[in-house]
Amino acid sequence: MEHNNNTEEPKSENAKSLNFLETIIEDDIRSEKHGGKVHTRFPPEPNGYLHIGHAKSICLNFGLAQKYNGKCNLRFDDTNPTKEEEEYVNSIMEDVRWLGFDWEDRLYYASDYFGQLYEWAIKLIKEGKAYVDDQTSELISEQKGVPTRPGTDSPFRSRSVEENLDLFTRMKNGEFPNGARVLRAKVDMASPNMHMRDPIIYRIMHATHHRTGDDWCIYPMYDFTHGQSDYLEGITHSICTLEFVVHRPLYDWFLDNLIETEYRPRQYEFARLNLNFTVMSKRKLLQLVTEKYVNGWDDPRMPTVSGLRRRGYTPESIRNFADRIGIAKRENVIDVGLLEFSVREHLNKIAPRIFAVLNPLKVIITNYPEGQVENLDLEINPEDPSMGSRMVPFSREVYIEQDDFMENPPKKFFRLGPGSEVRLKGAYIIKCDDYRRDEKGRISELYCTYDPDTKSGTGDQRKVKGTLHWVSAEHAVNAEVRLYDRLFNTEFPDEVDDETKDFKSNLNPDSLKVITGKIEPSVKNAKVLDKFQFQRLGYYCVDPDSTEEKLVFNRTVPLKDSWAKQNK
RNA sequence: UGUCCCAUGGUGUAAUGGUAGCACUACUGAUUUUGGUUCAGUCAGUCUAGGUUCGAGUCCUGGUGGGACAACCA
Repeated sequence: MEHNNNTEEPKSENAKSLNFLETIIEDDIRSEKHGGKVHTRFPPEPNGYLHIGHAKSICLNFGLAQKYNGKCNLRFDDTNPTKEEEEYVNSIMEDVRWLGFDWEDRLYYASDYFGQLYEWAIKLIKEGKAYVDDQTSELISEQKGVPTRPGTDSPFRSRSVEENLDLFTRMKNGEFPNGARVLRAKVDMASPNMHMRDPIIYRIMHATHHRTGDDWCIYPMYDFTHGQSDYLEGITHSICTLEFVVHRPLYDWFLDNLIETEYRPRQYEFARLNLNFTVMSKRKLLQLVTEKYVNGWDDPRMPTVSGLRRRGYTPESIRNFADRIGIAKRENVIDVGLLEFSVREHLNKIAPRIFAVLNPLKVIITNYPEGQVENLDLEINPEDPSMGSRMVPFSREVYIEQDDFMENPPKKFFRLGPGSEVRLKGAYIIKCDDYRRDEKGRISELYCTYDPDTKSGTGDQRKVKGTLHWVSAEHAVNAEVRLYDRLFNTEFPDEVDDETKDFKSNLNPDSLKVITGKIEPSVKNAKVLDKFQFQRLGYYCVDPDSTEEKLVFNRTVPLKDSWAKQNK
């Protein structure tokens, strides 16, 4: 060892800093807590579609398991049959898989534990730690008091064990209507923590459960379910969001009062994701769907996983995004620009380039032989030559973007103007000789000449400052193109929420524009969700609404455009 | 007039008592047959007042500010 006098760890390239959960986990592994094992879980309630905030949690829980050679369960927290549906169960599983995670054979439901939970409730009753309360929810709530004042005891708090057992059994047997009675844990009505003031642990709900059917008419509450479920599954680190911090003492209380073994799952909390220019609460997303402000949960404007998928996001881009935003305990609002950066970054590497003209302006190349067609061999992706090339037909009449011609161009305009030259990407340099207007006075046709000596790929050539994408008019494929913009005009829609206005008052009326574009013919074989870069425009993907006759594209995100920016 | 959580550039996140770093954004410049990409660079930060310490973003105390908790929701 003498020869090595440098004992300091060099800051190695891959020594990424840890977030606070990784620090805790590494300490636990080092101290052999839980036998050095890591077992997490992702526990959605199947009452809606997953959104990007859930994706953060999924990446966290499954990611931690991967990183530390552990396991991660998928568990449906399905203790409220009135809100839950199988449709949601299925969409959640699809989304988790699509994001690239695998729960293997560890698919669980809290409803799997209804029997055990019931036994545990009986145990609490027998030990004098739970009682049946006959009061209305209003009365119970009143007696709970307020956070700054202690609560008062329910008159039923001191019922005998026998009576409690009898009543709880009859609750279970369906002898009472909804709301008639509840089972409460006897904890501490004076606790400064509201959740410890004799929390309700079972309520009567004559409702059909999506999995247990009509087997039960009493259902356990979240607090009485979650920790025990974690325990039953051998979870070591039960990670949830910050609003559950105040629940943690209760989580521990149930385990301490029900479990004899030394092993305990531990709850840790992190800050949920907030994104600007959108809303994230299930309630509000549901409202957008049911009131038809969007076309379903998977509308490409929605921050749902299914919406992002349909918008053209890749699982990898979402995982990278989750990585980049980090994990901490302070409230945060992430700029959607970071999400957009993440998807551009990935699509730049993988998306085939094609030409698409969305606002066509016809260009007639007067010195190009009529009827002649050249099939140009163009690269599919300059970032990845292994993707090969495609054939793009060039002919006498092509379309370019209306934005790419100006009658009176400003100084730094690199595109086409009267008398100026530009390269048609992958083809020739053309010069604009003349132009025509339609009856409304708008420019409708350009007359240009091409320079036959400037064919792309034929050696040294003079340079022109502008390069335009184009599509041969006779070969162009018409497609519907849906241009999406942010759903809300305001950065924090949640903050506009009073009696007169709510978050919907800031919906962006222009969040969807539908146009018809001219696209190069190589696109004909595109399949649903195939992704492309429309060169110089942005990333687009094929929408599931596409048919044999008509392709439909969604704009995922435009390309960065420093020209548009400086002209704003 | 409670309990708990939190406070680092515009945004997000590191620094685990020892040089405040990274990413996004913004802005320069170079390259470019995408005004894209890539590359190089610039601007910009420890809420406040005390205390402990040779040394504090980090530990302690008090303020200030933000957030959570009063569902038979999760």
